[in-house]
Amino acid sequence: MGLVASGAATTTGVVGEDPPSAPAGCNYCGLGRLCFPGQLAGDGQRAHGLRIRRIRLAPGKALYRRGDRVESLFMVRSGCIRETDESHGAPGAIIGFALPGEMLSLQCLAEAPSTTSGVAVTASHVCVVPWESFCDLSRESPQVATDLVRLVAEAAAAARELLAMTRDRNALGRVSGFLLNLSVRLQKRGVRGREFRLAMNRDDIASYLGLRSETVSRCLTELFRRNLVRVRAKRVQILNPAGMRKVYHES
Amino acid sequence: MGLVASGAATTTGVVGEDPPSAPAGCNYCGLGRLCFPGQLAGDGQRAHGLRIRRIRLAPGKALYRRGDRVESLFMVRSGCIRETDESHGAPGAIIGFALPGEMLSLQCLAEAPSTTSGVAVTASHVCVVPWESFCDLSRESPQVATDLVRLVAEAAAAARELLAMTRDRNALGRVSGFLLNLSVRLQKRGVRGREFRLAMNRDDIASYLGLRSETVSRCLTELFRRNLVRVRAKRVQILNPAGMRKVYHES
DNA sequence: CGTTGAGTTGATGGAACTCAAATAGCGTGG
DNA sequence: CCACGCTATTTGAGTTCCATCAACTCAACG
Repeated sequence: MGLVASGAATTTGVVGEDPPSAPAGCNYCGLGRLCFPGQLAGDGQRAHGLRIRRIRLAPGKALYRRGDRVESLFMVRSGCIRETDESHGAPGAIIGFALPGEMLSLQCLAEAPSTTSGVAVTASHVCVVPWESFCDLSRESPQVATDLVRLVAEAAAAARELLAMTRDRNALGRVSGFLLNLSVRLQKRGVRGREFRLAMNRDDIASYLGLRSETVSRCLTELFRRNLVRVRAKRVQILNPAGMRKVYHES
Repeated sequence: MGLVASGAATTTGVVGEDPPSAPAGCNYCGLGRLCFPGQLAGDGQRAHGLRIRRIRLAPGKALYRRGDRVESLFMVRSGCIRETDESHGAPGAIIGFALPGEMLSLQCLAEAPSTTSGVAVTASHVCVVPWESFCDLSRESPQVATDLVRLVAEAAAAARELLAMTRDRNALGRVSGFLLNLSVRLQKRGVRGREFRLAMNRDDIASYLGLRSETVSRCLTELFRRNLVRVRAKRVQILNPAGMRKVYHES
């Protein structure tokens, strides 16, 4: 159970480390103006910015684990991290997938030792921002504190959205919602949202949606039968977004 | 759609208003040290405290509604407020029940017009704390900002807990978990947790858990058959908490 | 004493799970 | 490039759990 970030200690699973140099991929990062190095590099404000470290993760390797005292915010630069609930010991269900430009571990602010694990679904690059860094920054500008509250509140809203997806909808609606959600998030970061590649396998999707992989599979073929999507292995093509939304809302 | 708090305007449903005087019931309030009038009354720090207003709600009346620009934090002093998701127009499913000492509307920080409504299940007393008040306070003490982030993070954790309850467990497990959860929350605020009165009806419980009222009813009788609880209408008596936890975890 | 509404119980069907088998991808080595 | 083996995914058949609809109980109230 390694201590994460804050010092030189690295978690198991870290493959390599990049120097905090090229800001490529920062354009759509969710931190926005909070991350001075990304947004204001060259403006001379760097000294006041967040202290950021970058790490690379091989697929299946953990970014952080249940029990770790997570003292950093993680930002996905590339790849995909899946967050699993392990509050009841054994590796439980998947709580979320963090895509490029998105954040993890915001909820760890509430719980001293983390009750979740973050594992790379595919090879991933991640920015590590120590919480301490935020605190320093917020002392200088109260705006930062407000932004942080908003970020956490958005994380809570995401949890509520997943709740609505799984508690109130049937299998077909959940799968539709999942694909639509992925589509929107990819578009938000500047990636084409109509045709993309699933980072995760059917079991991951099933766990996330509270279904079985067989059911996910059946739903995908049903959506194909209705000419709403085309799926081949991990390649997804959304043919009729409006139809998908209809399926989602009417479930 | 009335603007909530912050001014003299009151939401529909407000029955009466108490002067902010007696701090009875503040002892177990979730705001803790954030609420100076409650915690430090008489210490001379009152001037630096939060500006608080109290309101009374008749059962079925709204504290705030979908579309309102909620600009305050609500603290339940007595009674029970149910929060319903209405992001898709019509009155949707129940997201949570706020019991005495607990908070609502934390998630409204993320969304300008609220996507949820807060309605009194039973006659209730509520403290209203303008967000502005928090901002003022956090300018003076950076500790307040950190506390606020923690509060929001805890709200997110609660959403995740409900998710785990409904997505990953069967009907019997959900009902067990619900009763155990109520029990723990009541105890936390100093109320006996083994024997209590349900504020909400079967339909509310069902909506919250993603079930039907008939199923909730069947589960309650099943738990009674196993000698784990005794239920008569709204009176609940938990006979065997360990057994209940077993049912919950094994579902 | 009849009415009303909440809650319980019973009977039935459908959606999703389970287990099992077939098929499709995909990397590896010949 | 193709055959091979491995895994992921799809498809099929039977079962389970919960929703649905309907009847019934019970307590409160006029």
